[in-house]
Amino acid sequence: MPAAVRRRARAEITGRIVEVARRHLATDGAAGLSLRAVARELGMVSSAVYRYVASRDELLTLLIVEGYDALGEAVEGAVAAVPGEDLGGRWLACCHAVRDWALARPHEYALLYGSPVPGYEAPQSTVEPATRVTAVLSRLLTDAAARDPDLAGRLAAQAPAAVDATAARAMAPVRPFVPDGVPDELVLRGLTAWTQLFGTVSFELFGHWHQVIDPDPALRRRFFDLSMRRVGAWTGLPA
Amino acid sequence: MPAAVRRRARAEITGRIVEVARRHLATDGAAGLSLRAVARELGMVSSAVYRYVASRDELLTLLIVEGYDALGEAVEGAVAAVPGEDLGGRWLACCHAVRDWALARPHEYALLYGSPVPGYEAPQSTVEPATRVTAVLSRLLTDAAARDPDLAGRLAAQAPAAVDATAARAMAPVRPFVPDGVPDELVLRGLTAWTQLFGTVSFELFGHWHQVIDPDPALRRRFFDLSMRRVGAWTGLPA
DNA sequence: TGTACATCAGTGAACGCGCGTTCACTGATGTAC
DNA sequence: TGTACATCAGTGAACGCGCGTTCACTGATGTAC
Repeated sequence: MPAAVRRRARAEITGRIVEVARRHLATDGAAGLSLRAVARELGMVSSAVYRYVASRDELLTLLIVEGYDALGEAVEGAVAAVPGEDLGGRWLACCHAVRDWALARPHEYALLYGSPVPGYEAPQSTVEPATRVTAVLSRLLTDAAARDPDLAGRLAAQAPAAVDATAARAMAPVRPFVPDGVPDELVLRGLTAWTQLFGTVSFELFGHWHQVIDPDPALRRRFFDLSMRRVGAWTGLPA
Repeated sequence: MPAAVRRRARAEITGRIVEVARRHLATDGAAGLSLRAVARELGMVSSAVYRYVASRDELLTLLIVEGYDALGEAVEGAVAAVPGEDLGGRWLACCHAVRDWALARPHEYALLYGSPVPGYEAPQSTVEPATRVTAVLSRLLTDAAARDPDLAGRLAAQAPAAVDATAARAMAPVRPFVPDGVPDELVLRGLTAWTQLFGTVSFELFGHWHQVIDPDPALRRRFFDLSMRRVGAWTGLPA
């Protein structure tokens, strides 16, 4: 079936386009991504790219999807390498996987978690890959709740303000992604941990540790590690 | 002295340029900011702008400085309106001031705390205004430490991992900005609170609450408020 | 108070560049009978 | 197995656009004597 050959060639060239675009993203950022420049590097005439990609925005979408998938894969792999019962270890593995990936591909990270690209509206197809990382966190919360049924109660007792009905309503959209066995208190802590993780990585990548944290890579890593250990403990993931 | 008149006229037109640029930023983002478009809107020919601003990058710098100053002012004002002894209240006022400002000027917030602008290197002049917000936080920590000399000890006792010498070394650059009376433990918690605050605001602004937190403004605010209350308590700021 | 000179804001044209997207086309590769 | 037709990748030219920055210039406004 020679049609399959064509399909494969098509997929391969599309892949090459995305790969070159990814490299350009790494040097010029999303705003500087240009179909013409990608075409040039591939030795094609610029209009030829339109056989594979409908528009610049669609190329951006492909990059975003690829980015979420790559990050998701990195995180899943790192977490899977830790014994399932070591919840704190799984959390830390997740954190470092996110950070390592972000440091290795800063512009791609910025595309996913930085400022929205002006004029670009993320289509539906980017939503599902984005949930891959959060699914890892959801599993952690689920396991923590299952292992210690009283965990949420103890955490809530320590907290100064309870998760009331209004707050629960605010978190309603995310509930379908978390099993019923996970109480609201844990969902809130999970969301806090999630924002803390990405907030810390973003601060480091976007230059806000300037005159705050020593630029030495080992020290940066150490600070990050300590922060995330504390967030993990606060979230109820036993170290 | 007519030279002063000229100086004033100069300052006024420079101000108008920055103001128009700020508005353009609000619709097109930093990458779309164009000297020519600004000139057009002011009824000048594009080259005339160069009498006031040396380059596009310098205009960006002016915008960044203006942004940090405006945010700093908003935060300082909000915090000053709360009685000094109400540490938790001051923290919450600070948080809401940051969020309200960011919601009102999303592109400016993105310029300050989002992805770095590719090819743009922030000059020294942007560093000092950026510290204005953090100074507020530093004062909060200082007051908390002064009021309760044992606070850091108690917090450290709860924590699973202490701030050891390595971690302290990582935080060394920020130490000059915080009085000696504030122990490392509190500095770490302050940094955590800081990243949590901006991480949460960024997630909301950059679209990561999609399918997570209800889009209703009142519910969003409620969730933010609850999160920040908990962060404040965790940081040792009495509610 | 008047005059010669210096400073400065703003003009208009130009340089050289890159971009996204469309369109009619060529020629190779597949498909149906 | 051979032929007529359809599909598809890639070409090259063009449209229409905007950008940052430079430069020689005009004319008004200030300054020094």
